[in-house]
Amino acid sequence: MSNASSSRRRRGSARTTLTQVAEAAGVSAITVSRALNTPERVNAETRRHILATVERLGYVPNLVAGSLASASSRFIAVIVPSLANAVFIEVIQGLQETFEARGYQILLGNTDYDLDREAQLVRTFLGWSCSALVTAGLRHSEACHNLLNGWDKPIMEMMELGEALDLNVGLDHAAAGHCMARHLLQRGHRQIVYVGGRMAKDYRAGLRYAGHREELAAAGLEAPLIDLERLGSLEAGADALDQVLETHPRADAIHFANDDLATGALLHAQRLGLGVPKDIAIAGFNGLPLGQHVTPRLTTIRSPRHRMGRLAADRLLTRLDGGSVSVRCNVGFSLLVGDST
Amino acid sequence: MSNASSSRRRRGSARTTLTQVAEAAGVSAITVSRALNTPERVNAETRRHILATVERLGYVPNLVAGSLASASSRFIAVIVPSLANAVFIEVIQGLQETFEARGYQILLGNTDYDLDREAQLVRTFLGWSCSALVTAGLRHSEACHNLLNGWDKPIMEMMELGEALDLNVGLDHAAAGHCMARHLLQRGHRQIVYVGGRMAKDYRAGLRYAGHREELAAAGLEAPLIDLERLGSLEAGADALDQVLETHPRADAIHFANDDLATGALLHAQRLGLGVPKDIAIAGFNGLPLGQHVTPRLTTIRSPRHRMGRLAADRLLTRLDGGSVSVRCNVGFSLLVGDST
DNA sequence: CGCTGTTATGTTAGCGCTAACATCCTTTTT
DNA sequence: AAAAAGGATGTTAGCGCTAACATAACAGCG
Repeated sequence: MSNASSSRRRRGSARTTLTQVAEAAGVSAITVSRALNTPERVNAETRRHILATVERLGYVPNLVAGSLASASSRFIAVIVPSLANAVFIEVIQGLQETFEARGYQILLGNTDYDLDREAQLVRTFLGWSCSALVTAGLRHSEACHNLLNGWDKPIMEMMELGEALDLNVGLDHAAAGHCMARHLLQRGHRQIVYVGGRMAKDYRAGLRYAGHREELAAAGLEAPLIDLERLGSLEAGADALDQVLETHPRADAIHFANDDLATGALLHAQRLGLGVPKDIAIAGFNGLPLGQHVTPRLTTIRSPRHRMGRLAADRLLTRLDGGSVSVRCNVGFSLLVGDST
Repeated sequence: MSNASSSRRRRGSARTTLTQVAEAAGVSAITVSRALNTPERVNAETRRHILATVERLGYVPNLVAGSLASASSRFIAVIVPSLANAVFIEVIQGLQETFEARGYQILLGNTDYDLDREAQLVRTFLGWSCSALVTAGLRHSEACHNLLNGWDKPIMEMMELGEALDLNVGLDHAAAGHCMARHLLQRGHRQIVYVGGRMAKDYRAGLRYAGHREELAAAGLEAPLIDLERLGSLEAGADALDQVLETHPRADAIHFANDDLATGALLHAQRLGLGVPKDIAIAGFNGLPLGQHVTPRLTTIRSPRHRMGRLAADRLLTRLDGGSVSVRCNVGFSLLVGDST
């Protein structure tokens, strides 16, 4: 039950070891090891006998020892900037499903959008002899680069596309920004404000804004920007709407960096009695279910988050199995036209 | 002859080891180990010199080897039933913040509400010599019980209260069910339908239903139950509303097992032009931000999820530091009266 | 002056497992 | 029939680190 037992054994735990199983089964340690890890290399009868002994003694393999001896753990390091964002959760789920089915364990790290923390996490994860590393984004600190460059295992950079260290699965954020801006222009909006949150850190929102701005520039329009101090949340979105109404009273559309902000603004507009899109159009990014359940339905861009996770995991597994995969994979996105624009 | 590195490297990686750092610094391996792990036990000057050498050689400690030698990793196993539910994400965040600040790494497992998968995960995590284990819920498979009973490290069971293996932080779900039912009765509702999702698996929803039913029984009322095949989602909530309207046309209130379902129903009622709470009252459970941003605001019960995570982590850390903590901790809940009832 | 206590460092012996090589059969090939 | 190939199991030697004990040097003390 609790950690009460304070025996004075010199080292080691009371747990059954592989050697004890071997003795009990009347075989050598390596045979037990093989029966558990590469069963096809052991005679069927011997195997059955060993597994029965394992069961009888309640043996739980010491994975730490195994990893040390084989110089590789079945860990996959996964580093994301935030857990508060449903987007990363879905990517993680995609990764997890695929990896767990193949016996890999995910080691999750959260950088809170801080590149130094990322380097720190990478350091720790390398120390665990992970089989591969997955991280969100292509931007890293110099320390992080140094650590990763000297590493000999697969690295997957996700979410965006570009010059990667190794493998890369993601989508083109600038193109997504272009796409939504074009849509808003087509709908006749001309005073379009872009609203993001902590964009110095969430630089992918910045990439989308760059696309948005180019599109507006091509139409001879300004692209005012509001950069909130908070990341996405319904509350921040509601506040942002107030701010836009005050600072850009002639705005006819708001292009939000994510669906949380957009939906928060949309629900707040409802409370204020503002017509959406009649008085002001609202657009988001991500394609979260929430946006599709409010009235009017949110116009947004859907990214295949879950699929991105699965794809990334599949490619890493292929690589780990010795296969070769193409370096870059564009998962694309789709414009989801709702009634809010 | 030092044929050590001349022949093909038999084992091991190209990475710098602690012994190499020790040689380069002109001290013994254990001194380097101490300089890194218990710096106060090493002379300040020696320490500085060693750390400089570590830096110069780009040494990254092999945590696997350290864990094997010390028979304990700085891993905390965390097992939750789902990542799709914001509730668990927030609990995890609370745990993570607290543990990471103290140098522990979370090892996350997802059971998908399957007790056999839980046992499987526990097995794996024990194999990693975790320092402690956190799991959601008090119900486990027999295999899981056996594994945990023979374990000598702290165990924390979260979310609900009751007979625990070791430590327990949570809230009283039956009381929460009572509380909301009482509120609905006070508001004059009499035909109250309870709607949950996969309640055989999400048995805490069942505990709340039991409280709900008792409260209604005390008022001489029936407590019809609808158990959906899906867990919480906005879409499932919308469908559930349709189902209630069809099968219980005289219902005047719906008590949902979670906010996702409740909000989905609420938004759907809006689309259908139904008045909430005039035509039908809607109540949820969790107190997610979403419910507080829709109109009418959702009546729900708020659980201190983030705090639950922090509290659990704090208690485990106290335990790990050799301190003693009380076994049970009730974090409570609060009724959040909105405009939907 | 020896005694004890303290601080700083070193020596030894594993932790529990698996890679690599070795051995001993049985089967297949030539 | 001898040689080669393959299958099953064993022996040896670590993986890289740290617990436990050992040593040394020095301060404080009666």
